[in-house]
Amino acid sequence: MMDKTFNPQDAETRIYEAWEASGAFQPVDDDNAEAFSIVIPPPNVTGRLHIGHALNNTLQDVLVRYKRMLGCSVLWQPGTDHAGIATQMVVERQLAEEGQMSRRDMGREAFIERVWEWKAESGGQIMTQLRRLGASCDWSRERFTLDEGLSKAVMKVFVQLYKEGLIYRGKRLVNWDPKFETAISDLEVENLEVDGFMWHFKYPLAGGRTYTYVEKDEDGNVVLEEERDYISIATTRPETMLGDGAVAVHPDDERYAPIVGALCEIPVGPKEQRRLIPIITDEYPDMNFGSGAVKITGAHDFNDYEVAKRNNIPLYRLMDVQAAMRADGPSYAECAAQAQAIAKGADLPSEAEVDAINLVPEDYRGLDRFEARKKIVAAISEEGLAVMTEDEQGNAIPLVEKKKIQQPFGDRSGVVIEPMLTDQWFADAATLAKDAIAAVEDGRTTFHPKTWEKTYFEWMRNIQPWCVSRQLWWGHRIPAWYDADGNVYVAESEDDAKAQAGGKALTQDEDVLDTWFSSALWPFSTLGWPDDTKEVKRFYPTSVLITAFDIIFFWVARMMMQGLHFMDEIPFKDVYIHALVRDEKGQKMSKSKGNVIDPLEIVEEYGADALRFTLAAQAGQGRDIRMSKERVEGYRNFGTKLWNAARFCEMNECVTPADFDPKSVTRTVNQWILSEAASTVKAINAGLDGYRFNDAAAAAYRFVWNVFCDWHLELAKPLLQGEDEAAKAETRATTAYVLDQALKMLHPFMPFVTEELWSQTGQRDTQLITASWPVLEGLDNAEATAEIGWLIDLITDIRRLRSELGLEPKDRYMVNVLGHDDVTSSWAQNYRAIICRLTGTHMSVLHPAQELSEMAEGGSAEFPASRCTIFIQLPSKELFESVKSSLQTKLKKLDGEIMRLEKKLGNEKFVANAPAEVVAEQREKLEDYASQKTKMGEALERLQGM
RNA sequence: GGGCGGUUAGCUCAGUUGGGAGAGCAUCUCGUUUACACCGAGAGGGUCGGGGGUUCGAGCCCCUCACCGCCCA
Repeated sequence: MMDKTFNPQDAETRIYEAWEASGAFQPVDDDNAEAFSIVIPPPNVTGRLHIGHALNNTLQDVLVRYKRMLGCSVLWQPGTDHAGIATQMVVERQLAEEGQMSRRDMGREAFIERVWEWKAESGGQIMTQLRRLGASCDWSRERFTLDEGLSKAVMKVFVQLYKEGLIYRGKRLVNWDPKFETAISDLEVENLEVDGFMWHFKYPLAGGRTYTYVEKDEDGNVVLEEERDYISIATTRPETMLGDGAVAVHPDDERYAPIVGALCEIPVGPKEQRRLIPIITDEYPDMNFGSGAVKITGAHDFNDYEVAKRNNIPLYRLMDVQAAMRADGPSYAECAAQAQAIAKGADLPSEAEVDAINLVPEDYRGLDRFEARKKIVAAISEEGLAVMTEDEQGNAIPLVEKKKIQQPFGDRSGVVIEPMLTDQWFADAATLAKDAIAAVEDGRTTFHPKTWEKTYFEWMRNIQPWCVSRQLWWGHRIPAWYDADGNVYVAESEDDAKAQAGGKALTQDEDVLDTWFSSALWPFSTLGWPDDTKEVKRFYPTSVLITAFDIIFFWVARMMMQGLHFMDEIPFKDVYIHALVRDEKGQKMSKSKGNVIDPLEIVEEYGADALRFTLAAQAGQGRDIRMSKERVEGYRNFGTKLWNAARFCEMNECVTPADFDPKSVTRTVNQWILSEAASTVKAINAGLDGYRFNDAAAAAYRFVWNVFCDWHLELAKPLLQGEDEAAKAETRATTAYVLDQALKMLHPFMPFVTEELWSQTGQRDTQLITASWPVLEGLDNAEATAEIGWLIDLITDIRRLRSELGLEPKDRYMVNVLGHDDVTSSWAQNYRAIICRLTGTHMSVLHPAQELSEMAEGGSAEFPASRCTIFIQLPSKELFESVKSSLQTKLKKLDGEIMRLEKKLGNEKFVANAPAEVVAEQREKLEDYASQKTKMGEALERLQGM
């Protein structure tokens, strides 16, 4: 005898190992089988399984198992990426904790060796954790972005793009992370609104020049007119004033028109060397914001950078790699003089020469940027060059607005990102994006839900050059070498580079590539490219990429660009974008909020199947999923329900004979459940084919619980326990057969419990994981569906009446059913026993000839139902009153419906315009209601007479 | 500021060419009849955010307002 419940803790590991050992996770080697492939969006090698991974991988596994059972040759390609910053951070932290030398002290080679040791020991734990979920990846093909083969792909791609002019090196403004001392991508920057200040400073005009400053309101009335010898500038970052190259005003701004072209003085630094900068016009300043005039610091602000480029304004870098104020180079006096010459019209020197100019005065050199800010604000205020306002007491104070400001933070370091002018390698993303955009436009790749294509297009059409270099050690070192003169040689190997350089001594570029550079190649590099492998031929393009929307830019976009460029074909046909998992209150889960639900804890407590089913059932195509334990518990219960259904089958010796043909079944109940199973398979197929995981899960759930368990098993009991051996045999066979189909249908969602039941409920040729997906053709049976549907309605009606009338459950009451026609009369007759059993009543079947009034006189109340009338013998006279009120309530409801339908059908326009079948449907309904009303009325009348 | 999405039962959410408002959980009542109390039977509960429009007919299409969320500046 089977246990009462499934014990996931005991079974899951055993089952998983059996699957893996059997080779079920590997694609079948059959050229006739359709290929189906998914590459896992590679998690960080430092990653731990969180609930988002659980959802992502559950959905992949559902599809993979479904396709495998359909007979496809399925490859689910697993692996991890090397996560440059994250991994380096983990290992550096570990070194610090162990009190060992720092990364820099131990040197590049030793450090990298150390990272590999870390990886061998504790990297890629998420791959083990995925096994707990039941993920059926082909582990024999696990890849890592720094593997030899994948690295070869990276080198090839870099060199080729360089040769094509799609990768270049240059000095550009990039997001600089001062903690990790590397450039990071736009996508790794999180813009947060924080409390900040807006300071207002006076930039005095050169030579004591003055002008009339006039401010007007919207109607053109003058509200302020005064002589000024300065221009007022608002800034949230005073420390960058040192690097100002100009002040810009809008060309339409009349307030400043008189001084455009003039020079003004930056009010910081030693008095003797105050720098003068020009007042220029540019479309960028917003006339209605602040004073309307903005300082231009091209080397430390992205907007300013653009303005500076347009207007040939020099870019003065003020900070070092740790975002401290520069302490290098010649004296401030010397540098300021150089800058002054440029402002006064000297030719703009080369980039490198400008970069060598350090405009940080000695007083501020080496200070942290925020320290420098404080000192600079204090100095300006002291000098009287702050714009003043009055406090509540009327005292003059510097104008400092408290303001919410957008500040960029590194998503890993958490420190404020500094726009920084540095030498970096860039990929020409705009060019690469063209094909990637076209491929989605013409439908070679389709997003599901389609609406995400808008997001994809939006980003791709405004894409910026992709900074691919990182100032890290852990990663693919950029295959570029320099000779003593700074000439660059890009080649796949040092030998090639040397050959190019004519044997000159070379040093390799210190930087590594962005991790995403290698991830972008994942859909083909994992298959063996650039080698011409059979996997590339068979499994590229992959079938679908499953990921969350926040990753569209990271993976989808980049894989599309590289896939199209190097394979000349899309990397995946479909992109399914799933929701984000939030907590039960809809909050994003985060460690700091303490609302993180650990999927492994859920697995521990409820089993992997429950977690998987919960995620799949909630994977509607919305934006997020709210996760709660109650929900998981509910689906755990569902697994138990299935378990007990199987246990019931076992107890009743249900097995499917080898020669069982479901089409030959003759008993209506059996025909009916086969028909229901067939329509359920259709619904699940439709759901999974359309990435409607929740629809598929709901169909399976409803079938197993509300159809098979609630009705089929109950209706089958008399047959299974009865004397009719032929009926018993057929029912046993059918029930076992249907249970098998249910196990198959549920297997993609709940692989463990279904596999366990599969092995416990019969002699099997194969594991369930490799069994064939149900094909239930020719089993639809409308007659059986109508008949059992009628029976179910009747039983439900009688149960409701018993409950409404408050009849004692332990007492058995006499119930009679009068069929309104020969068909229902015989149904009532045939199902007499089961109706009694499921309603807890005694029952006889009336013949139409019998007088209704006789029944009434016999103490029975009458209730019209579907195609029949139910009589219930009441134990007391008082109950007739509640029968009356029950009938009256129903009559009222009916009247309402009838009125609504009559009005509708009385509307000529409706009859004229609506499709004929809709009109006919409404007519039928009206007739049905009307006849019900008549019967109710008659029943009531008879009751009144008593 | 630009873009996207949401607002349906107490809660979480489905609702795919416009034609009977649904599920799970929660609540209430009843019940231990040998598959299952991680269960069974029954019930209550919604002006589908507000307003306007198109239509014979709108949760669904259009306009508008409000509120909430996300992404990008």
